[in-house]
Amino acid sequence: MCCFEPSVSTGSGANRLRGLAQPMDIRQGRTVPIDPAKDFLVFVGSGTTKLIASASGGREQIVAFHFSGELVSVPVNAWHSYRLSALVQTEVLAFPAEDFLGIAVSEPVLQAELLRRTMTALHRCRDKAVGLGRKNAQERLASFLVGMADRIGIAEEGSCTLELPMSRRDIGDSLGLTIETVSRQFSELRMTGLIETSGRSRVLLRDIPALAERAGHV
Amino acid sequence: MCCFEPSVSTGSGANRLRGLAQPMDIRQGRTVPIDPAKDFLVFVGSGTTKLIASASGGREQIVAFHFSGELVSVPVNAWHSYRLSALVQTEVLAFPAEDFLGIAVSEPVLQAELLRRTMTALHRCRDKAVGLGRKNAQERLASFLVGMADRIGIAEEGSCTLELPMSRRDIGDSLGLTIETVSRQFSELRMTGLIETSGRSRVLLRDIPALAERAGHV
DNA sequence: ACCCTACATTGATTCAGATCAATTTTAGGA
DNA sequence: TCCTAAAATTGATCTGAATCAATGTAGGGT
Repeated sequence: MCCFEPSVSTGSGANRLRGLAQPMDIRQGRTVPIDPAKDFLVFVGSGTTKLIASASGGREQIVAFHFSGELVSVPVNAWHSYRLSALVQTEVLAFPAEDFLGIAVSEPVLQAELLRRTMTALHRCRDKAVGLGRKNAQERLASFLVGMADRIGIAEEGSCTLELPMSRRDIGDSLGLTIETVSRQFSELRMTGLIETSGRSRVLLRDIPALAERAGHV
Repeated sequence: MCCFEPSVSTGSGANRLRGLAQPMDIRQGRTVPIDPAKDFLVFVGSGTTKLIASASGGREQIVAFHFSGELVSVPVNAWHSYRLSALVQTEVLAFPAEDFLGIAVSEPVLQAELLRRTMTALHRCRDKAVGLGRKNAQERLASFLVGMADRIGIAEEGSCTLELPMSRRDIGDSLGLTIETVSRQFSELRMTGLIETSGRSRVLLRDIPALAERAGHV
């Protein structure tokens, strides 16, 4: 597994961390099994996950996607119930948050990295909140595509190729839309010439600045 | 001013922090003037602020409210443009984020506190995203009231009094709704007997568990 | 105590996206 | 290669909140 320690920690803290979590293999579509009595910090060694919040009435909102090498905070004491689910075969390390933070206090570099990542997550979440609160379907999808391009896109001259690991339903659950609306907006962007698609998952972004414009980014 | 140091820092770091920021008095309705070239961490010494994100077309989304003693991260390199505005006369300390974090690395306790607060902000932001993405107007307002009760409510036997420092427009901008819809939902909750209001800002929550239920919390 | 202006409420109508309802396409397995 | 179930697309209709339009009210200033 792609290892957590090299990127964020050195020295004895690394050994102490290793004792806190067993590496786990999560199959596609399965939920990371964590003790529902405490918060967790989950490191995604390889693969892709989605963090899902459930509200009453079976409604689900995907709060974030995570790619290999990223760290997710999975809270338990919140208004909604959260779970982490694998979009593809995924390897994770799940640390009880309390224990992890306890070790981090005595490892300033590890703690600084954790803080940096948490701030990035916060800033992403805020940008997402703006989309959910104030943008229409087209802007939300454009914003999603630009964001994904930034994280997992393969840049080419003037354009960018995406291999999306998530379904239309996942995209809808992430953008607060239905699959039908997501599909219609894909068609719309395709007709405008801003994107091309092939199969279920490949998307070619032909003009990222124009998409960002369409996304309402300032 | 209520001081930052006692709560989160001791020793020499406190002195170094003091050198980074001048205390500022922000009048009601004014924006905290910060250098738009870098991220900031703003400590709210007294008063109340809102963090506003602007998307294109003059649309605004309030991403969070902050009360006295709280710390806000104001990012500059994001998809939307953020600013921090005072709801009432407010005293703040604005630290350039880079400098603050630089000092924090050598002050594990300060850094740990900063991390704890950032995680709280992230968890709040996620719960907000669920509301914006998947809840109807009534659930959003109920959720807002329960959340405010938690932060600034004055508990009584079985009920709770709120003195809201924000206008209906602010509430709408926070919940992704218009003032008219917010007003209608206040009336609705009033008629159901779940709340009572007096004047523009006082709200009495008569049954918080019922409101939480109405809010779709699980 | 009285204005006067912002703010809030209430009602009528419109519209973007949800919902309902068929197809059509995709990609993995026989 | 064909077959099939799941996923995606497209179309018709419905609905909750936005928008447009008055009207009512609170509370600071004189």
